[in-house]
Amino acid sequence: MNAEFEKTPSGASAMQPRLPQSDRIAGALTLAIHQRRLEPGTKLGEDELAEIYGVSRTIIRAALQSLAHHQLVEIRRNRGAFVAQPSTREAHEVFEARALLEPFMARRAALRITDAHLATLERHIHEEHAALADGDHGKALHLSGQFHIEIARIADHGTIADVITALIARSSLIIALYWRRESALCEKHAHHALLDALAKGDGPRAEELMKSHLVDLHSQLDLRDRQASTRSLKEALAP
Amino acid sequence: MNAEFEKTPSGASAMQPRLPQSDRIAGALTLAIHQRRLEPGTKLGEDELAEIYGVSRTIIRAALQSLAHHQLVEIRRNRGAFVAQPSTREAHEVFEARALLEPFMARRAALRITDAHLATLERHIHEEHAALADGDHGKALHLSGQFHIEIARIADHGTIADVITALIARSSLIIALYWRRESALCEKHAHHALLDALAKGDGPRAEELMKSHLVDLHSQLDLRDRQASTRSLKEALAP
DNA sequence: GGGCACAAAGTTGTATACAATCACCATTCC
DNA sequence: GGAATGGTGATTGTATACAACTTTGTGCCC
Repeated sequence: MNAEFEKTPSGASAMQPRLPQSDRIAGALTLAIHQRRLEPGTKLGEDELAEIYGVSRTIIRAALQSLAHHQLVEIRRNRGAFVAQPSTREAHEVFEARALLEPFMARRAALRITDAHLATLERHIHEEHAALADGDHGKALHLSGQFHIEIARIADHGTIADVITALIARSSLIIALYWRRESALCEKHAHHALLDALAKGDGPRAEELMKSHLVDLHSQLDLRDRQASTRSLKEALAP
Repeated sequence: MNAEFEKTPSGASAMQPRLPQSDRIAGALTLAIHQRRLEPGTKLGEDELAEIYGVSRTIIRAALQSLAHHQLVEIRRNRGAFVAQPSTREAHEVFEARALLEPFMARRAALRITDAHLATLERHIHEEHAALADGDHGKALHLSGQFHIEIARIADHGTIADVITALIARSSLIIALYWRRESALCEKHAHHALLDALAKGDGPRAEELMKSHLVDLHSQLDLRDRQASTRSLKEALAP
């Protein structure tokens, strides 16, 4: 994984040290996809994006390639880039992968966490609650992902953290697609409980909590089979 | 140096599915890095590569970005691309990540393997032995990685397979860097034993064998601390 | 002799122009 | 009338030109 967008270094928000524009645009597109302002299947034309962001196609292509690498967009040769439509199968796979990695990282994080880390996590939870209170589900979803990513960073294992970051980016799209509206507020308790275990340095408990949290998330998706390829047709032909 | 192959759309051999040239070049560079024909730290100038492969810098940039994504090269802004120098810490991390994922996949593979898959794996082992017999350690190393990747593919879990593929690409570089020459022939038995368990559909055994195989590999690396950043200096200044 | 400043060369970052490919649509033939 | 075919427009793939930055070499001043 290359330079990550959305990095939140402690402070230093004023100085913009000339980060590549392609990363900035990739971040903006990622956010738009997570918030479903760009729906799966949407064509992302290069000229169109170039005009929107006021850069040349060169930059846009780099950004799209980066998103394709994270599997948030699909690039078809000579056809262009489209917002990915994760299948139910992919959804299962992503959460299985997370279930293998994140509990391990939660345990590690519990052994290395500092007060500064704890404060950051609390801030994340707070912002997430605020977003939910505002009814901004897209933002809350994004922040929820950031919470998990932050734990991975605390675990101080860059390699797995990078993998998890990519998986969570896909997860956010998957959740936006397959979340069933009925159940909503489960995460509050899960994240709070996790934070508590981490604060106490209880590695095994953090590991167990993370595992069950992910199983919960996974099970609360509506992943009944409905062919992704025919879905657009069904919708289009609905009377 | 000019391009060796002219573009021949009407190929004499089987129709080549017109894979992007950047991918072809990325593959060639990957192989060269794995075989240590390109040593860690080597500067990969865009113009230089463009001339070598007979394409423009545009293609080269795409290929380098792809390699950077796999962390086989490091791109420093306005400086250029360099063959990655995995630290001992990264080496530990990569093998820890593999140890979390590959045993799971070996177990899955045992439940899904077909005769065709078995034949492919046997072929891989055979080629690996042949390469070792020829003394071509670089090729053997690459094929050894392919064996693991093949198991991941058999497990039929694309998401984790992709992660493992990337980890193995890094592993090959790491092994090329840190392998201690004394121990050499361990893999023969490990891969054979794995193949045996897979052939018998013994998932738990395959899982256990994969786990111990990775632990073996990890432990046989010479990962004593020697700062990567100062290593070249130390070597250069050695009396 | 050492250190700093400036200039020149070379490399990467970005924009743009041209070529190749694909999708759509009208026309034509069966 | 339906299907196949060729034209046309638009979009992507690739190459090249220009701009910005980094590095390096040289000369001047202390």
